[in-house]
Amino acid sequence: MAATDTREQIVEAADRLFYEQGFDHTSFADVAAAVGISRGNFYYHFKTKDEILDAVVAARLDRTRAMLDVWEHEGADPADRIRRFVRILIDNRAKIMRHGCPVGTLCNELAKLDHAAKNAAAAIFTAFQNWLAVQFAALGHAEEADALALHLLARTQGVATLASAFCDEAFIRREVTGVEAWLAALQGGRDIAGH
Amino acid sequence: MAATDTREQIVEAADRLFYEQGFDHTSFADVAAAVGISRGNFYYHFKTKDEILDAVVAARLDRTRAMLDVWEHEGADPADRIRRFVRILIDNRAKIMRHGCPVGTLCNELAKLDHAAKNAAAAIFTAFQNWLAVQFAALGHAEEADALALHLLARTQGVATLASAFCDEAFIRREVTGVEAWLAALQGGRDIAGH
DNA sequence: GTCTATACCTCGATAGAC
DNA sequence: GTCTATCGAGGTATAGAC
Repeated sequence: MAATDTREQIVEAADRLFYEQGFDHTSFADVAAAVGISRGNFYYHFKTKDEILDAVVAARLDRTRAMLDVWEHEGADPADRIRRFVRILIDNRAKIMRHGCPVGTLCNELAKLDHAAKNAAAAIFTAFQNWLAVQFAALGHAEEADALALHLLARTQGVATLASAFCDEAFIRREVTGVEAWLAALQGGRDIAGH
Repeated sequence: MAATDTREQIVEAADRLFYEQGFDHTSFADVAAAVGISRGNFYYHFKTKDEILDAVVAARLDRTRAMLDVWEHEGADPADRIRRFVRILIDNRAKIMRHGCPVGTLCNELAKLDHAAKNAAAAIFTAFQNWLAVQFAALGHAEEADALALHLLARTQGVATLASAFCDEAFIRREVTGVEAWLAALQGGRDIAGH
């Protein structure tokens, strides 16, 4: 098998397992078993576990940027684009209820481990924030665009955390409806108390 | 030393270390070193690591209930009591920026570990939710009290997650101000789009 | 490029002296 | 009630055959 193929399979399996089980709790044996290679073969592709983490984080960032690009082109208008972001919560509800948000939970774990890759993981949040800020600016909220983007990110993160703790799908739908109403009010230019 | 004293010290140290480093990543050696006892002595007080986790979760639940009781008596009115809850974010901002919310991050980790104590940890959220629901009901929102309580919990969780990812104190203060404005609008009975 | 074998460490947990 | 000594399992990482 070509080296790049195996490497990609390792990153793909590690990505999934880090999400489902956490980074620290996932061993080389777990990833090797998922890919179907031996542990020894691992070290031909990655010298340390941290290198795999770096590759996983980079892959997630790439995927995020690609997704945002699609939304940028397919979204009818800024409000529609923001709604696409919010609806990740519903589209991915099953996984979110089981494992939380891939970005949020990874940042949480890396913070506890005091891990060097923490900022790289947080950069995925930044990609979302910058993209959302562009949309909010286009909606006519240029000067508070960054704050609005971060606010929306926080709301979706909170939903993911509690949805995971309680496995409550109705809660997810209720909160998404609430965010959409908030967005509509923001778009309409009405006064939004505390965002 | 009396057995209860040592046991309490173990729970206290484990509580702190589980928060700072995570449950899975914290070893018996870490806790033993923090308490100043040998690893072997551990097993006189706790037979397994899961037993320590159970004790830590129970201690956190007790502490939460005691805190809510104090707020219940010291708070001038329901709105003031809710504000006390929200202000945990500011009072504990330093720790939150380093390690996130103790409840949210523990629930996240236990979900990934598929751990039996996950529901016990989520019960701490439920204690907050029930207490907040009482306050919202007293504000005249009886029929949506549970949803409002969960919504507020989610917002604070989201703030904790992003504050930890970015170590952004200004963001915490901004969001707390936003929640307080939302609360004031709710209290005034105005229409609140999507909560 | 992939394998087996293995070194070395830390983990949770146990046994038994004091 | 606390200690030291130790076990077996599983972790990361390495060496070397194929």
